[in-house]
Amino acid sequence: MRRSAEEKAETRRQIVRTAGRMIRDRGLADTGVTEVMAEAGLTHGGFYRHFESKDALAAAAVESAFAHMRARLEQITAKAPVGKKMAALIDTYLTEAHRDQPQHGCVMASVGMEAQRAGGAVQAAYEDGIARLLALFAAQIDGPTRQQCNDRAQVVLSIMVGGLLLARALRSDAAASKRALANARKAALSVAAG
Amino acid sequence: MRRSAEEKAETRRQIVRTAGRMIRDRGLADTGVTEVMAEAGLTHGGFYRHFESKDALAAAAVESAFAHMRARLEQITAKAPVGKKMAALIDTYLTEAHRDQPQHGCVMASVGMEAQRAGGAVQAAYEDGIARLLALFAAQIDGPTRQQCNDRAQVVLSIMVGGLLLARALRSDAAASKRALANARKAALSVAAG
DNA sequence: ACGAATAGATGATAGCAATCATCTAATTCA
DNA sequence: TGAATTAGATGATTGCTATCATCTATTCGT
Repeated sequence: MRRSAEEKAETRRQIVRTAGRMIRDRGLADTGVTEVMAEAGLTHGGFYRHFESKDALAAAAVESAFAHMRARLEQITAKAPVGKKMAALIDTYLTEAHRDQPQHGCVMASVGMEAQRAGGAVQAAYEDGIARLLALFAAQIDGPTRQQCNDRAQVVLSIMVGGLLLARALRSDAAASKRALANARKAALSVAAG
Repeated sequence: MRRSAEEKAETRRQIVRTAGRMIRDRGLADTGVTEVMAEAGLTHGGFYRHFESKDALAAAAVESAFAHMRARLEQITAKAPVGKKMAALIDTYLTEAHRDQPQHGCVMASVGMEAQRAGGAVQAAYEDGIARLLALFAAQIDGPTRQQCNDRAQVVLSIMVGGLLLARALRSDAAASKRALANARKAALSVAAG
């Protein structure tokens, strides 16, 4: 059943979106092509009309997930009052919702090392996504020098990712997990403020 | 070829150690039973004389890797002068060596989310390992209240893990990667000092 | 020393995942 | 309108992995 070019593009986007969700939820290795297609409402057969390999899909999914996140974060900063933009980013990232729904969250926190190990296009998309994320952060941080801003952005991102990972690991102790988020928020804010 | 009880235990330890290394290097899903056994100098056949499943091995490997790390860190604190113990821990963790050799490093930074998703015994071993790590850190941190120490330990661990992950992601930009480590060291130290 | 027990090897099985050949129905364009 | 094109479905195929049955050589208990 042939579809128009527009429909095909939409189908492809749908596959990528679905893959992005599943990969963040279950990991790269445990997400099969067949399952992604099924979840996207298709069968596995047409897959290779859209992607040349599972790896190509994974790379597209990582890229798309990062792009999605950037778009959301940029919206947040746009809405936040001057001087509280970085705080808004931090408070958006370090939430219970983000902790509990990795499938809609940060790629670095859900498949960081897996993406790294994958090599090739997946690793490239991952590293590019992080570089852009750092740039986005640095643009919202005040500091005497550009280097200073970059350094602080690195630390803020480290605290965010580490804090989220820790909060996820401590989920069986609800109180400790909540504190991990709150502590990370506070620490990140303090670093961002200088 | 039957072996003595002591030999069997040693073989088991060897398998666990090997699995720990491979899992941190290649991830949980991409580490096969056959490969682990081969790397340990055995064939895949005898595996189920030692472990009831791949999962059981993975859990033992995670547990052992954490135990190993704790032992190393405790040695470090024992050697470091009073007042610089936490600094010694931080400086040991956030090194280029640790960044470049995940197979001998922190489980949380190499297979964090994978261990989490694995569920069952693997997840349990992972969460237990982190709880003990936090306790070890908290014991080296001064603070007005116990809660304060725990909170700071959480933040320090978050910065460590996040910083290491970031340094690994930035490895294609050697300077940026080095700065990620240095920035994280500084931030962690500042938090630990209060 | 001898028989029961067993560590580890060999080889088989079953299931799953990626990839691809082929088919079909619908669409685009001449 | 009709022929060429192609999105997506069906159905292999190939290769890998976890798991297990069986075999054998050794060692421990008696």
